[in-house]
Amino acid sequence: MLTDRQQQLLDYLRDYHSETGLMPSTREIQNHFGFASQTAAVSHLRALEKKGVIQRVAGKARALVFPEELEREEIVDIPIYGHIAAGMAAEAEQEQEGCLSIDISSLGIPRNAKTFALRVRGDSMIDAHIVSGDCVVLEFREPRNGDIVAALIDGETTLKRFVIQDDQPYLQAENEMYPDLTPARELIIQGVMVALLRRGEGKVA
Amino acid sequence: MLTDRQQQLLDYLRDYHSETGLMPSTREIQNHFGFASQTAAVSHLRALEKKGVIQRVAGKARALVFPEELEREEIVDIPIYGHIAAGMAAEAEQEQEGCLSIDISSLGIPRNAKTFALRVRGDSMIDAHIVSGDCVVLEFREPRNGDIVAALIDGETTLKRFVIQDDQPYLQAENEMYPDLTPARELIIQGVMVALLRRGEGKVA
DNA sequence: TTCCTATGCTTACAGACCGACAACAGCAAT
DNA sequence: ATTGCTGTTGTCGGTCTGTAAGCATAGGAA
Repeated sequence: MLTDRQQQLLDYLRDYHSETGLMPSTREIQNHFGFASQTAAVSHLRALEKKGVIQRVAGKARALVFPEELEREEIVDIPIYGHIAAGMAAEAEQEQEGCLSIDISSLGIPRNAKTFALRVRGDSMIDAHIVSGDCVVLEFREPRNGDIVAALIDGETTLKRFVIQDDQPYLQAENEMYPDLTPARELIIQGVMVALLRRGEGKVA
Repeated sequence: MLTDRQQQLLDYLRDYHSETGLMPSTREIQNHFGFASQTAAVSHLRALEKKGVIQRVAGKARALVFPEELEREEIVDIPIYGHIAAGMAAEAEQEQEGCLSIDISSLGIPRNAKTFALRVRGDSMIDAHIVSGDCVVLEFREPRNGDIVAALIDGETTLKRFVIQDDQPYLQAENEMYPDLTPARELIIQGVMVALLRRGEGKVA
């Protein structure tokens, strides 16, 4: 669909944009390709626009947009803390393992929700179909009865179902092999599960 | 952290950017807020930059960037077809239910991989911990033994494990209640599972 | 063959767009 | 009393897009 030269132009636009966050001006394109005029750059941009891979806004500087980016929903960046979220409650930012960026409508949360993610270790939630290695997205809010929550117990975070019975909250593992946990003193809930991301696929056992 | 006025500025930048894909010039900011000069806009931008919520590039037009966007990994847009992917094999784009946008490193796939997503219906893969309602991301490529695949059978797409035994491929459900499927004629594999997204959380049964 | 269109360039110029700076000022909080 | 916030007037000079006019090559259609 695109000619070689046009592909080179497009690659340059993408590189420039991902490095600087901006789009190049026609003269910057000119210099990069060694054109003697910016008109050459303009005509290429026109060609790219006609083929639909970029959009231009007349009269405005650096006014190039990739159509995908325009149509895209708003993206949120969710920090991934390790398995251990201890200290989280103290609002101290601890080591981030990385970041998960995803559009809000796929996640189904409001844009202003405070969220973070944890990587699951162990099989205590296996009956809720959450397996070791899964990445769980949690929202920082009050838990409701039956929510799956990340709770801080003995300095370590675990994922359990939050159940209230007779006005008494306790934590329930979704695995027959694990006992229920009734809080000794107080129960610190770090977040409520709102989504799960599994990367790869459970390979054959 | 931000003053009211600065928040208004920032909101305007976000709105403008999400609508047009561009950033406003200082004079556009001026007009929007009714300033008598663009210097007012500039000084606000400087304040926002000092507080770290935007970055500016000196001397370039419309050269404002949100830091989150710069740090963000590359995002891919994955079309979500319905439960039924029939016709997919024919390369005909059928109704899209929506789009899943996520960064490539969280997904763990190469940027040029051809991917699509399907919403899972039924419980035939329950033992692989894939439940009804899950959104499965698939890559269009040749399956390997043990991969979980979307396959076209009788005009409907199902998710099964792809197994080769004695040079004979067949499809295996991950649920004791379902039988294995040996292809009557040929087996059309539409994609290989590379990730899974579960929205919400399996509420208490 | 001939016409026509798409590609890929050049030179030259107009004119608006745009960021930067200098200098100043009222107001609030520390 | 100084700093930060929120503005004003005015100007300078480079940036940036747009347009006009032209040239060469290649491929498809008439």
